[in-house]
Amino acid sequence: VNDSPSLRERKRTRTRLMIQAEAMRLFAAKGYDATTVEEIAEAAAISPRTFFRYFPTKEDVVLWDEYDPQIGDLLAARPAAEPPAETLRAIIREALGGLQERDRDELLTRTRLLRLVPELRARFLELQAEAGEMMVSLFPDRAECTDELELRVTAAALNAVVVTAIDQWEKAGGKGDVVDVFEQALEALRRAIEELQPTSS
Amino acid sequence: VNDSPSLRERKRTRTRLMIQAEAMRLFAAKGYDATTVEEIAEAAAISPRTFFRYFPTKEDVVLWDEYDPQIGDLLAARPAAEPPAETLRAIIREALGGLQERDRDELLTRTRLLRLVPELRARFLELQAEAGEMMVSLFPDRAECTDELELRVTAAALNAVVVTAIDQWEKAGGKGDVVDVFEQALEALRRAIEELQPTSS
Amino acid sequence: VNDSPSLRERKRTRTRLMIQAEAMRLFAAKGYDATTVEEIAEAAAISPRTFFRYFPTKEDVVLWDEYDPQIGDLLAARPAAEPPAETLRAIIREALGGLQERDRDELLTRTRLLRLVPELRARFLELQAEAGEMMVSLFPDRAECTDELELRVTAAALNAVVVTAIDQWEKAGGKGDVVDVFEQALEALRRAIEELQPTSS
Amino acid sequence: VNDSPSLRERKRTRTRLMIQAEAMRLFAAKGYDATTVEEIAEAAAISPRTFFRYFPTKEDVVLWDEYDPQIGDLLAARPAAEPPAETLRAIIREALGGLQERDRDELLTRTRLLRLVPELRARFLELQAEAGEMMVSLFPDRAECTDELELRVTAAALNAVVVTAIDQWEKAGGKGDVVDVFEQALEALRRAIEELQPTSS
DNA sequence: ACGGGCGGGACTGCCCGTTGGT
DNA sequence: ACCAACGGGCAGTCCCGCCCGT
Repeated sequence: VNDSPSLRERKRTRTRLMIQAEAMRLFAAKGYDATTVEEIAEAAAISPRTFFRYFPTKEDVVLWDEYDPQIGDLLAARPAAEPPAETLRAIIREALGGLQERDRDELLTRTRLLRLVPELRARFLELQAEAGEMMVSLFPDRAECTDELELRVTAAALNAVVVTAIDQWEKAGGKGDVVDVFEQALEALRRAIEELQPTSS
Repeated sequence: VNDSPSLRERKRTRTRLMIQAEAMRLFAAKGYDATTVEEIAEAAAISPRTFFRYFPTKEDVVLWDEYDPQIGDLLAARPAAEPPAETLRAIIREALGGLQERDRDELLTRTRLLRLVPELRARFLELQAEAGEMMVSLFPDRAECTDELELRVTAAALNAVVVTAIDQWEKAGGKGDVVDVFEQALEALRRAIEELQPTSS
Repeated sequence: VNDSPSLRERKRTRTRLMIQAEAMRLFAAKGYDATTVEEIAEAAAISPRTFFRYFPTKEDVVLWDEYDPQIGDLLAARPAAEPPAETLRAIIREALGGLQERDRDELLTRTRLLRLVPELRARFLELQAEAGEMMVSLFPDRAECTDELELRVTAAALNAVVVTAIDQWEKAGGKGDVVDVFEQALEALRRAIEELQPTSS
Repeated sequence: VNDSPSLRERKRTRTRLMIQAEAMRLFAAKGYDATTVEEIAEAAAISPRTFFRYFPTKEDVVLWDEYDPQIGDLLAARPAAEPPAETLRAIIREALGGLQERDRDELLTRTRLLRLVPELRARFLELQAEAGEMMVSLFPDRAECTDELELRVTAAALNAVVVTAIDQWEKAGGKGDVVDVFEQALEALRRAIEELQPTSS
């Protein structure tokens, strides 16, 4: 809504990025668990206390993304008449594409950590689910709100598709376009679901 | 191989159940975060050190389920010719139904914690994903292995469906049959997915 | 460089001394092993966590000495032309004398612990050796650096002499002057060494 | 005294050697601190509890030497008329030479650990000192017991010489004969000591 | 805002005493 | 009689919260 990020805000973001960069460097060098917050703070030339002012937890250094807050805007930009599944797909495509274009290597490194460090994976899955919840909560404002269950399950499933796609993409070395992998995964899911016998119960 | 759980093993399981019961009682009374491991240990009349011998982390007290290891057996019991999605659906139905029958209230309490305490939710989502991975890794032994991506995305999506179903069921007060909610959610997802325009790319 | 120990530093030192005093009291009363860090912390009215901020290990409570850092100054105060062995002897005499004058009883108590508790004795010997290393590393800046081996072996041997002297002094009840015992021990060593047949090999 | 090491004893020694070998392999691979007793036990196919039946502490795996108990015999083999310093020198030469001949690489590896891991170094220095004490306590049985102080300080100083010699030898890559380095160090010490001005006090 | 001090809770590793199974 | 498995205790580390002074 307010797109002039007050000077203060910009400076905060720069510091955050700096801390994040130092942290990722250390994680890559020594591993996530073996790197203490104190070391990150020292590398970033701040006090440990200040670290926690910028990131609520150590995990968030890996999870935080400068462009995350923009998904709200993406949602607002979609036509209201569109069926929710389509809207979600479009948003995911844009968000994913943006991530990939901005810094492919960075994305790969982060994804690697998210796949291999259990605590990070756990928080990541939860963050994704939360993002889904948030989008669901924004939908009712739109015209034809289908029933809540359908909305939720769709968001959850599409989330699962993105995560699967990113994982596969990263495991294959990050070659090709993530968005393509996402679409393939979605298509594969459609096939699998259609095969299901109609519910008897 | 040895299905007579060797006296020792049985005793361990009993202790584990006892600790879990005491812990859940305290969590219900004072909340998860406000309950320390030391208190749980005291309530269970063991030393804090011993607590960690039975549960690697405090979170696992909530997550652990006596019947979890049985899903492998469920998978083995399905016909090999069945399409994976159908197999997964069947296994989920059985596991979910079992949970619900054994102790409905216990399930409700746990689900409540899993929904409301972020760290538990995170770990829960990861556990589910892991279980999915495990099942995926068991499939290739079966006859017609469709491509890996389809398998993975199906498992992930069905996982998302269960989680959504359980959440909705719990939010509605746990009335009715979870398995039914699951089937409704699955049906809703099928509808939403079918609506999607065929991938253009 | 900055010899005004910045208010902050002074307060830290006072706290450290207070903790040390409480700890020594408890050690004297119940023995070293039978005293837990938790008890020390309670006696000092701090949290166990804070204890470890002031002393990296429980052992260090006994080992740490307020005046340790000064040995560097003592070394700097010696004439550069002096042979190393003489310099070391002089420094040891001053340090030892200082210890003894400041608080004879305290020194006796600590020495007793250092002799009787194996883990403390081990760490003590290592600390002494480290101090020797440190002084060796400062010598090369001086004029005629004799070969490294001679420097090291001299430092190590003089260290051994101090330790022996302190032990004997303490075992004899701490009567008399430690520095005298040190000189006697040194003299005794000189006699013993001179008796050795010249190396044939 | 009893030189037929009962069958049982021999078996114990073999097990000990096996455990030690596995441990050293792991230490070399992952570092001393990063290797847990549990891992060692697993590698040696024993229970953690059994590990402690063979070695009182984790440190002792590195410190223990199959031939350590023999120094008593070495002492007994020396002529009683010999001055103590000479006796000690001879014993050290033999013990050191034996170590070096039996397995040079093993000695190097262990020495490296003893130099670099502080807790090991500490315990090592203490063990050496203890060995010295033991020898001192055996001397009085001999003819002309010079005064105790001289005996102790000599043992302590010669200990310091061995440790210094081994360190230097290892730092130089273990080339040449340790015993030679020991003799050089001893000679260097003699020179340094003789230079000292006669005690004035 | 930042830094620093302090507290507290989760968790691990070493080590020991005991007990039950073989 | 041995030995594994179990339970317990203590030291020590890390994350992260709060409060204070600047």
